[in-house]
Parts: sequence; C-alpha cells; structure tokens
Amino acid sequence: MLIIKQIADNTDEVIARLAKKNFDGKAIIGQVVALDNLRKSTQVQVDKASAELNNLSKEIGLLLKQGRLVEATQSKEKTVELKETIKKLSDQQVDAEQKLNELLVLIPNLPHPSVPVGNHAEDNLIERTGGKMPDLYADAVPHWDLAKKYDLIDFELGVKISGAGFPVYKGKGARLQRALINFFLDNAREAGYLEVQPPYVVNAASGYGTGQLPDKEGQMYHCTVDDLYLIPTAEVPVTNIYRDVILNENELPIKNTAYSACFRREAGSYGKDVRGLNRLHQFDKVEIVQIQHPDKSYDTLDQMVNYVQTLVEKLELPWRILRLCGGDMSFTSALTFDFEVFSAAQERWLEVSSVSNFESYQANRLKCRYRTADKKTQLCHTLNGSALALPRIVAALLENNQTPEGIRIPKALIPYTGFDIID
RNA sequence: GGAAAGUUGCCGGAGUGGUCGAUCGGGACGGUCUCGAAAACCGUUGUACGGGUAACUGUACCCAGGGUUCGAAUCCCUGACUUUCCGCCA
Repeated sequence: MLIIKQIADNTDEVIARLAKKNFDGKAIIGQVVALDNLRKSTQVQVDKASAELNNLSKEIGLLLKQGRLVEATQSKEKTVELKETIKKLSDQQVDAEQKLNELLVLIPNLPHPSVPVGNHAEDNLIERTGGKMPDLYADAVPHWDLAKKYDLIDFELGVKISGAGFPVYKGKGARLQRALINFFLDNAREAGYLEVQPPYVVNAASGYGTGQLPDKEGQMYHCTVDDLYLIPTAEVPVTNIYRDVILNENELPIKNTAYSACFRREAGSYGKDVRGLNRLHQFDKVEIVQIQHPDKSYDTLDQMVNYVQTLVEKLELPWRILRLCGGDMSFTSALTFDFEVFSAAQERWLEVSSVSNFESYQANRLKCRYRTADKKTQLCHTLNGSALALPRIVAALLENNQTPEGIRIPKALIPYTGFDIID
C-alpha cells in the first residue's frame, strides 16, 4: 500500500496520479488524511495518560514497600479515572488505525510518470518488437487442432476430471512442458537467480502481502476449510519469503526464481479468448522475483525486461514489448511491461509475460525493509516478471512451427525435449 | 485423528507480580593488538508509532486476543502455531 506520510504530504499530487489508473481518489484520500490526523492526536493523548498511569503505579509500589498504606490507597483511587480515559482513547485510536488500514489497502499503487494515459489494451505503447513472422503453409491450423492431431493435449479429458481450463498434457505435449520449465529455470539460474520451490497454497496474510487480497479475492481458489488460497502465481509465496524481514543493504538485490503451477478462477472470462491454451485455470509458469534498493529498481526493471527478451529470442518467436497504460496495469504495479508473442494460426498476439516494478507498494504491506549504513530501516522495492508462462508459449510454438511434416522444435529447446520434431 | 510439551530479542537460552525492553552465552558489527589474520580483550547490537529544529523524549510490543491487578513476559481464559509420541499414509 501507499505510504501514509506521502499521501498526507502530497495529497493533490497523489489524487492526480491515481486518476491515470482510472481511480477517483478524491474522497478516499480525504478520509485517509483525516483518519491519520485523528490517529495521531489520539495517540498523543493515550501516550500522555499511559505515562501518568505508569508513574502512579511506580509510586504505589514504593508507598506499599514503605508501609504507607493510606497514601497508597489514595493513589489507587486516582488510577480509576485515568484507566477509563486510557481505555476510551485507545479504543478510538485502534478504531482509527483499523479504518485507516481498511481504506489504504483499497488504494492502488501510483503509476510511474512514464506510464501512458489510457484505459484499454489499444492504449498500450509498443516499446519494441523482434523475431521473424512465420510463413505458414496453406493448411496451417490453430494449436487446439494441432494438439488433437498429434495427441499432445486433451482438453476434453481435463473437463471430465476437473472442468474446463484444466487440460491434460500427453506424450510429447507433456514432455514439451517439462522441457520448457527446465529451460526457463536453467536460464534464470545462469542469469543469477536463486531457484526456490515454494508452497502452492498460501495463507491470507501472504495474499495481503503481495496485494492479491483484498483486491482479487474472487480470482483465487480458496480452500475454506483451512482458509488457504491456491497461488495464482509463484510471486505470492516467493515474495512473501521476505515478509517481515529486514535485509542488510549489501544483500540487495535478492534474485529468486521459481517454477510453480498457477491457479486462477478467471471469473468473468469467456468467448474466443479462452479457446485452447489461451486462458486456463491451471497453468505452469516460471517466475523471477527481485528485491532491490529503491535507487536501483528501475535499472533492475530494464534488466528483467531484457532478460525475458532473451528467452523469446531463443525460442525464435516473434515478440513485442508493451508499456502498459494506466488503465491496463495491475492494482499494485507502478510500471509494467508486457511481452506478447505472435501466434500465427490464430493471428493473435498473446501475452506471455508481465514484468513489473511495484516500488515500495508491496514492500510496505510486506514490511520488507533493508538497513542503511546509518542503521535506519527503509522499505525495499519489489519487482517480478513471468519468465515465462507456458501455455501461450506452447500455443505459439505449435502454431508457428507447424509444417506438413510435423512441428519443428526450436534449436535452443532440443537439448531439453530430446526430440526435434513432433510428428 | 489421539496424547503430551512448548512459543521470550539475529540464534541458543534465563526470567513466575514492581526500575524487565528484559540476565547470560553465541553470532554479527566497531575498536585495541598484528605485516595481515586467528586468538584474546574492550565496546556496540530491537521494532513500530508519536512529540521536539535538535540534543532528546513518550508510548506500545516477551505467539495473538481478552481478563485479574495500582502494576503482567510472569497469574487466569480463549485462539493460532510448533515440536515429540501413537495412529494413518506418498
């Protein structure tokens, strides 16, 4: 969440910047500032009364020790009213803090000044593009047909076992998944990321830490008996490793990578967007996460984008990078670059990665801090990106590399698949 | 699922009603010594929110939430979690 001090000190600026995210912050920011003032003023009173009570208690202790019972009893009587005052005031303070917090988590992150204005995908800026558009032969078909033809993915079987959006990968389809996961993890490791294997279910505190809660409550699978959530991305457990952690400045940046299955309810999605592998309830993804010094986080964001670019290049896919507009960005992000690859038979760009700098927004919720040389604690910046999400990569690989003889595997992947063609 | 024990600072581990934010040990950091290092010795070593230009200072925090008391890490209640044993099991 945003830092209350910054909101209070730059109210108008915050409201103006939030507008870029289509968030009308006028009313809520006003309330937040008022609650913060109330919180402070009640605290001053509570502290003062508590100090008085503490002093009285010490005195009573001394008096009792000296056997001055009458005076002790008199002092005791004085505490009655004090305690009532403290109770009343601290209730007020707790109440203000609670309300303040409830409001703060509803305010999205401020977009970076370089974020383009806009509300829809069409308003995103194309940063750069690369790769070669494939020349498909006349009978080229979308990946769902290829998946059936070569018996790679069984969507109907998934429906039987679980429901729509839970495909069953088979044979070379399954091996391709495994190959991609290993390929991505090995690349990440070579780029200096420490591999971790996180839990696939998280508690509510973790959901709040990275901002999925309360904003995206309905998008996560929730195991109510145990009050645990299936992770929508490895970002959640991996970033939460650093919840309530104070790092040494020289430990930064932290670079972690993790493979995980990801679970998303995708409530409200339907239509041709969800065909085949385009949108699933369960999918595989390798994620990269960095915890960085605030001064360096934007350099790091560039590095992460460049790193993801090397992946799509090695996979020989046509790609483009979008700078997301304010309306298309996630709740918690300050600046996001999306990667899309062209899926030639569908003739569509498919999002395969999203790389974001959250600045201190997540860190503030997580209480992820670092200690400066002069022993002050400061919030870290958190960043993450998909590197990469598998299903749409698979869709593009299948579609773009289809030939009458079979589906060609890109050179970089062959050591991982163990085969160079699907036929 | 059944039974028992436990949860204190970076870690280990004291503390069972009053100068306890907390003994001590380890670690880490700084210093002395050394060509350098080790050892030894000396010192430092919490977080959050307030007040104050500042030096400084107030409050809260010993798993969480309630309660008893003038006063709670310490006593009582509730909850969470952890560990061990038994059962079940990849």
